[in-house]
Amino acid sequence: MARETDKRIRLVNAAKVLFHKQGFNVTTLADIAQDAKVPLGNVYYYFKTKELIAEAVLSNHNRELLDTIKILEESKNIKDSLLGYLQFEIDNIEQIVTSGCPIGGLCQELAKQDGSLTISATKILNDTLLWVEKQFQGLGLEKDSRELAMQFIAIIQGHALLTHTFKDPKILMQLKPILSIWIDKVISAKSISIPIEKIEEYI
Amino acid sequence: MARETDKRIRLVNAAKVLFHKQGFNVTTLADIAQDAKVPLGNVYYYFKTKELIAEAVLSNHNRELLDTIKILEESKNIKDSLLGYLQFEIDNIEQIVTSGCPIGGLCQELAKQDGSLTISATKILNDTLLWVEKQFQGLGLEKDSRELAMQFIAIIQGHALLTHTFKDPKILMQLKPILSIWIDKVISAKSISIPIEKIEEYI
DNA sequence: GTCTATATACAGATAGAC
DNA sequence: GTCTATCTGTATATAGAC
Repeated sequence: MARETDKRIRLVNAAKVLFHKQGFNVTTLADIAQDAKVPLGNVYYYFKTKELIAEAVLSNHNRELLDTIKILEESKNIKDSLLGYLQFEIDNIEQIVTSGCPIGGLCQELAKQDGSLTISATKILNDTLLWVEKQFQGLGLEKDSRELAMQFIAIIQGHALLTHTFKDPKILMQLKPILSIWIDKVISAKSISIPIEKIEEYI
Repeated sequence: MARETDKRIRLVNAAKVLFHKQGFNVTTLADIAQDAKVPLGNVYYYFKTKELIAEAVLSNHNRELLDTIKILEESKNIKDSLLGYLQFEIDNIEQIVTSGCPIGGLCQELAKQDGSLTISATKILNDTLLWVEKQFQGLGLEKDSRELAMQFIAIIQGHALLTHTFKDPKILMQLKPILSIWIDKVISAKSISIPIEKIEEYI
């Protein structure tokens, strides 16, 4: 891990905000340098390329996810833990209205270009998925845990996209009671999904 | 409506594919010109700016949505109509794996910048929403139709994002039986959502 | 209507004085 | 470590011959 000098931190934080607000490709190094109050030429002392700043931003997001998970693990039960994840998104509702989910946005944008950035962005969503999967396993839903986790993340990401697109915080807010009921139903049904081998019947 | 000359059509189609595959900001006019086999300088005879090509692409997407809706209206019942919408996405599963949902992607990207493009992109998702809403109304779910439509679109968009991010067609495929069951449950329950005035109890 | 050549602007990245 | 000046490439867009 590189030493976290003050300027380095400022650059990463500025880039993190700008990538979220404007997207990775639209954001210029000059934008980042200006917001971080670092002269453009000096940026290159800390990051040899724009891609390396993005890697630092993604690594920052990843660390943030681990912190979030650590807090969520202290929930009094698994349902609260899952709902707590949504709550973290709702806590930043204004940012989601104006810029969408930072991770979802970066995945969407970066998955279209090749290179290591795609992998780093995907990793964050995948780590989230694995954690959610673990929660469903803890609920005794081992068999369907992956599908359920996928649905859980998809529902939140989808609502974040619509919240962003329609600039309406209510869309994400209304998800809370819906998810709460959904989790209850999943638990009581002990299985919500169709066995893979039977999928053809439905297609 | 501008006269649809051959070159104009080729330019819009090339732009449509490239915006989907690479994103709007990454795609250059040179890319579009090359794919459409039109000399760069000639592009400007048809479209004065890059933004105007994008407007044409969005208008093309919008027309495509209307065509899709027209076909779906011929379904034998509303459930088939709703599932048919998902089927249209699944019919292009390979494109969704490599590039995600074209509309969702453009909304995500364009909602971050201002200008008329944002509005045009949002309109497509909104038209979709209104149509889905109408389906739920047809099912006798007038009271919750907007929320249900929002959930319906969110679930599909979320799964498209994950399909794209994880490059796994199964994610979207598995949605079909899930949505089928979800629609059945929504119909039989006649209400899946919480009245707005009671939301606070769940937060 | 078509297409080459080019203007203009600005991006990422570097050189080198301090 | 810092910062100004600048190189180089490439994007959008225009001019103007054909």
